Amino acid sequence: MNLYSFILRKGYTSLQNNKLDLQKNKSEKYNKILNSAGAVFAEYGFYKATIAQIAARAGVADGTLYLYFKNKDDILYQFISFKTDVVFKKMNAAVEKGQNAEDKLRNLIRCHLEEFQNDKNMAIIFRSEVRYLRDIEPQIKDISKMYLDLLSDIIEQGQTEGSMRQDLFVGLVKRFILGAVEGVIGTWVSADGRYDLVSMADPLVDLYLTGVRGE
Amino acid sequence: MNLYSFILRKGYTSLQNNKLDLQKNKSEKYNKILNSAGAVFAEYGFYKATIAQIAARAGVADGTLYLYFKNKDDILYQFISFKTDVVFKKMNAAVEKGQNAEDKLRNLIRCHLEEFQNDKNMAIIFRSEVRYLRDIEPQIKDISKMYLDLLSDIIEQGQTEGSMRQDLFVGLVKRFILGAVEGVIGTWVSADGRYDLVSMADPLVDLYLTGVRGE
DNA sequence: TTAGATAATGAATCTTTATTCATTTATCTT
DNA sequence: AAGATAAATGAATAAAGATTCATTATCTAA
Repeated sequence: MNLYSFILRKGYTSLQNNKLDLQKNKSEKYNKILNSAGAVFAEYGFYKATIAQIAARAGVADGTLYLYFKNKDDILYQFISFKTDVVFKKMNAAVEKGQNAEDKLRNLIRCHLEEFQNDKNMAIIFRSEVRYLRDIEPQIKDISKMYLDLLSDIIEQGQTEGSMRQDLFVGLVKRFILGAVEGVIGTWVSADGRYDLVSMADPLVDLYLTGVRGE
Repeated sequence: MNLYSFILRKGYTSLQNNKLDLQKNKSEKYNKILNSAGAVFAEYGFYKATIAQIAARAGVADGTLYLYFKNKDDILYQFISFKTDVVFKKMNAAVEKGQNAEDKLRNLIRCHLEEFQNDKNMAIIFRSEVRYLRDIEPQIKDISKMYLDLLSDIIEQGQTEGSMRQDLFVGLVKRFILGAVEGVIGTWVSADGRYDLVSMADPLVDLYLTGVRGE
């Protein structure tokens, strides 16, 4: 055993993370494993997925996974962390492009649907495995939480502008909005992604804004 | 080995189910196990929950579970089937009590929130384990599906009455409504059920009906 | 070109748990 | 109350699969 693998194997987390961070840029093997894991987790669920499946799909040996990840949990953790970062950056950018609250909301929802449509594995895993992830890694950057914060800002801006009602219970409204998008995404996933998810964005925002009631 | 346990053990499904149906009335042991399973599944998730934990909590031996259930999967299946039946009956009754579409929608949402508030374990399990359940038992009576059908009827009635817009995309609206309730329930669960969920019903329905936009 | 370092392999190990079933205990029947 | 019948027990089994690590392959720099 050499020093490097010693560091990798024993719990020297910070060193290990440094190493892995470097590898995120360098090693396409890291990425290959992560993608394979995404596919396998999405298809079988985290628990039914096996290391052997992930390794086979990535075209590496079982043991190789342990050079890049601490353990099975860590693979899920890295996957979700990475996706969360990417998606959340895009969502922020989308919101910033909007002028008023309605624009911002529309951009956010569209971006959300786009990103999930473009990465069905991620959509499935976010839907199904977040609970487990929070169990193993409570301080995970939680995309729902960040999302809800974005929504708070938008709603408050809307109220200031006068484009949204003053009597809204913001805490409820934001969950209402997030819940509805997630529901729509969940349905799309169940339908195996067979229709265009992004085209739901405008009708959905329309529902948020004006509701179901006739004029 | 006697005939009874022979029947129970080998895959004579229909006989077994008959037996179990009888026992649902007779045996409080069956119910005790099911409740314990609910608590343990809710706390640890289906996979991390062990037979030993469930048995201990029910105050019986591990082997006893196999007199009442085919296997671990079957426990989850029975739990969800039973709860689905109960809840869905109540939801139907609630809807029928309403006169017009708005009343019906309000009753449905209130009933939904009440039932889940009164049974947090069920709320957690429905949220987290339905995917797995569909994997193992695809023909499960799916509460979401039934719920969505209820909503379809309500929305169509609303359109007929003129209390709901004609231009609604019903397929979207119903997922929108269900998604939003589920989101609100999920938040309540995450907050460990510390506030009153049912009081969300009216504000929520108000959002469905009139949306977020100012007048 | 090759010695030393790094990376990858995959068979063997180790742990965890669901499930079984021989045995014991409780319940019923006459 | 004895003899069945049914129910319950929990230690032993067996399978699955995550993780390890001795071995092999690949790379790098002089």
